[in-house]
Amino acid sequence: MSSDGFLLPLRLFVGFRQLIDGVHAELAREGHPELRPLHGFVFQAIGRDGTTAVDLGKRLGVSKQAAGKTLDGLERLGYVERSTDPHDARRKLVRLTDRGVEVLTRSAQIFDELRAEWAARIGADRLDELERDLVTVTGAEAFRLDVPGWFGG
Amino acid sequence: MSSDGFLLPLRLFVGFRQLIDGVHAELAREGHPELRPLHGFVFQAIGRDGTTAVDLGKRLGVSKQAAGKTLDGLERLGYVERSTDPHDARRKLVRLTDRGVEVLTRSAQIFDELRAEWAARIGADRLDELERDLVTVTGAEAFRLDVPGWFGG
DNA sequence: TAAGATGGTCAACGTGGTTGTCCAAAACGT
DNA sequence: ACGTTTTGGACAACCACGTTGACCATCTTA
Repeated sequence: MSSDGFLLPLRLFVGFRQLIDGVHAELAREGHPELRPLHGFVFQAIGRDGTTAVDLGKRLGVSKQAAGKTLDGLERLGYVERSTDPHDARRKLVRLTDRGVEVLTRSAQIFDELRAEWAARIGADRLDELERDLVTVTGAEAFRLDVPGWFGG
Repeated sequence: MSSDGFLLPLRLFVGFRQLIDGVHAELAREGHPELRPLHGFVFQAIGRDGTTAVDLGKRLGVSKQAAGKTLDGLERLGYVERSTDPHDARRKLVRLTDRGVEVLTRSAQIFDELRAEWAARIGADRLDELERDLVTVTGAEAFRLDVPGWFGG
């Protein structure tokens, strides 16, 4: 029956990867070749309001240390900046720089474009259905950022 | 306008991850707690006929060294064994052990079961459609094993 | 005020991937 | 046949990311 059970996860992943690669190929073309798939999710988790390393770790399902390290990299690349919280000397607020916000904005646009391409290929209604079915099946589950460690380590 | 473009990749990934986690949770219960998501794909790439490190690397889209390292780990865990090729003293044939074949077999069964659960939830026809649409959109693309490096590194 | 919780950083370690280098064995070409 | 590639494997160095454990400064709370 139906099809081989191996196919489903494979196809889901290939779809995921193509979208992510599509966005990063375009971002690279627009002057952000250093960004990795990982970073896009970090940007989104930081959001326009900013966060702290601990909070970021919680949102992404990794340790505060791991979140801190990723932030270090992003800071070095100029996408993020840290400042001390005037109300709490322990906290360091993390904010996207203008460059960071730009990436966030462009990513959203490019994802929308890619989605539109998919819609053009299989039909907008089918794509909506696909997405809806996926939500039905997977439920409300948060995205975990520990992909490298999860998959391999 | 339909939905947020961010949702699509997220949902695809969550679906992928749930299936993979489902399989590995069950495998862990059945005596294979050391296996990582990565390994499942390696098992499948090795197949019942076996391969070599170089060939495995090609199939999975990683360097022969990376493939070799992964094989080292699997060998240490007793899922794989190497033997010299009688016709070519350079080659080392890699084969699944009985334990390895067992995992491969069970994985396929569990994937089928999980797929059946999905079918029960959204309908078998919808799931078939979903899979078909995914194939239409993503085309015939091979799975790359370099997920850790791809995502994060 | 003393005790506890919280935010951040450093260090050590493990896994995975990459490139570069080397060697032995097979394949090839003249 | 013999010298020259090519090929399979292994080793080393290096980078990215994840984890846990420890430590300190600061805020909270009893």
